[in-house]
Amino acid sequence: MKSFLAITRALSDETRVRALLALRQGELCLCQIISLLGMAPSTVSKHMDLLYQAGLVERRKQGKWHYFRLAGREAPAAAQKAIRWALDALAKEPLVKADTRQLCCIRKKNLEEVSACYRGN
Amino acid sequence: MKSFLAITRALSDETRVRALLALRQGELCLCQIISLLGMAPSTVSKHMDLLYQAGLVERRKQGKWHYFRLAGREAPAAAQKAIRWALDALAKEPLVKADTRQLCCIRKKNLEEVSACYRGN
DNA sequence: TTCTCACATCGTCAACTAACGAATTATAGC
DNA sequence: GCTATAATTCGTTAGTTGACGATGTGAGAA
Repeated sequence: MKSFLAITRALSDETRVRALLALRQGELCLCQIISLLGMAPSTVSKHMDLLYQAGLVERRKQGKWHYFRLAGREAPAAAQKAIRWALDALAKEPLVKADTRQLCCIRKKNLEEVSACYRGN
Repeated sequence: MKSFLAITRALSDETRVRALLALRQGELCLCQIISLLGMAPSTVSKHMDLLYQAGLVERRKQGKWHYFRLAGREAPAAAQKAIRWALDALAKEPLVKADTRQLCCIRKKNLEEVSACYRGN
């Protein structure tokens, strides 16, 4: 029950859902997600931690960059099903599609360039 | 997105999840759900309304009794999938199984008897 | 070692939520 | 109509959540 509620709670916020869906085309660095959402780094970091605690995303540290990706086959079945359900239910959502377009631009830049944007430089 | 968040939000509370799962063996009167959960009628009524607004349950009025059941085939696909996911993920949950046992007793009583219990008579 | 920068953690505040009891509405029975 | 009762609505309160900026941490660069 606890893990189920962690998942539903994680999915009950629009910002977190957008972040989760943003990962459907592959791994992203936190700075890319920050750039996409246009929110304070501390806020996005906390959201990603909640998704991680719920088992919906996996994380990987490489130097100073922190990467996130959707939970894979080794994740609990409930989490995998939740991801598939969310992807299926929201694929056609305008906001999600807009995010996908914006991500195309973000992916083309290098990470220093991306993080420089919200640092104010 | 709005309807998706309504569903995840509805499922992000243990009380509502218990109420939803309680319906998996068929329709229940609100007073039976109140009796199961042991909460104030106004509280349970609000929870059921939230589940209803999310499209997860359907309601039916018969005289002074209000019945609830799981959303059926005419409900949005996202809601149906959410219900199946929740049922699947939580069928073995101890709390849910305990509720199922208690419901057997509750179903045997007539509704006046059930509601008299939490009315204090 | 020291600096820089990506990210996490902490403290704070406003907004939201779940719980309750009291008051209200609606329906059955007299 | 009047009473009893099932359920809803309203108001209050305590606890939770999401947002931010400030501060702390850890890794690469100088």
